[in-house]
Amino acid sequence: MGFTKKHIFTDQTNTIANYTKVIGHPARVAIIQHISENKNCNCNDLVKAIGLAQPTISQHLAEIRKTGLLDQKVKGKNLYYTINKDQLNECRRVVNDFFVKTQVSCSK
Amino acid sequence: MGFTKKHIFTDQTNTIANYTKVIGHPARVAIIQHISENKNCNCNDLVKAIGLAQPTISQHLAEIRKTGLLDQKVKGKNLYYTINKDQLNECRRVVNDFFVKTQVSCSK
DNA sequence: GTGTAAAATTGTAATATTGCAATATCACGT
DNA sequence: ACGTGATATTGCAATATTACAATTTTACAC
Repeated sequence: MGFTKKHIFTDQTNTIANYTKVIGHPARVAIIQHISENKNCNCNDLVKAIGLAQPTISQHLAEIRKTGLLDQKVKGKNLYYTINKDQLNECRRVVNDFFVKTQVSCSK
Repeated sequence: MGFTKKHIFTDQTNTIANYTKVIGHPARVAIIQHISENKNCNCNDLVKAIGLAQPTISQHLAEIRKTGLLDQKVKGKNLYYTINKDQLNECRRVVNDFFVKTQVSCSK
């Protein structure tokens, strides 16, 4: 097959998997960290800092954007990225909930 | 290409990505939750509960096992899975650290 | 030994992901 | 308008992932 059978899982389960999947690649972890540590960080900065080609970084940025974790601000020909703190918090909440529920139920 | 260039990232970054990648598939989320909620849960139970074929469940179990999140106990021809609480806690710590650091640094 | 049940492994097809070169787009400065 | 710099998009090759049928392995019961 090759594709994930998302329809057999609950929305909650798919939501957890969607969030963690985005963080499930080192390039995306590094991108999120670099953006959070550097105000006024654009695509070119990420290319230099991380060491992947520009189209590759751009592609990973698109993946992260899909989950709402990124805001962007246009300034001339530059595009500056920042982390959407609300969405990051929501993401953290969802993932943490998964851990808490799992820990609680396996300690009964 | 198709493969991830892990060597250009730090161990810390790869560790975060490795843990989140395992949780980045709904079947594995469901498997972890089902095992934690049901003592004495074997492969067959998971097949029935989740609705994927036995080899597929077995494959996902192997992925989860790789990260040390599973313990197994043989009883006759049955193989019962439980969550390794220490490793689950370590996983939670690593992922939570990522969120905390990101939140702190993007609030400066 | 024979039969049976549970789970892993093997093999395979379909799809997804990763990464990059080439190109396109867009906004600015001149 | 023209060149330039920044980023997105397209197209493509290589690899990884997902899923399952068929088979094998293992351990029990008889």
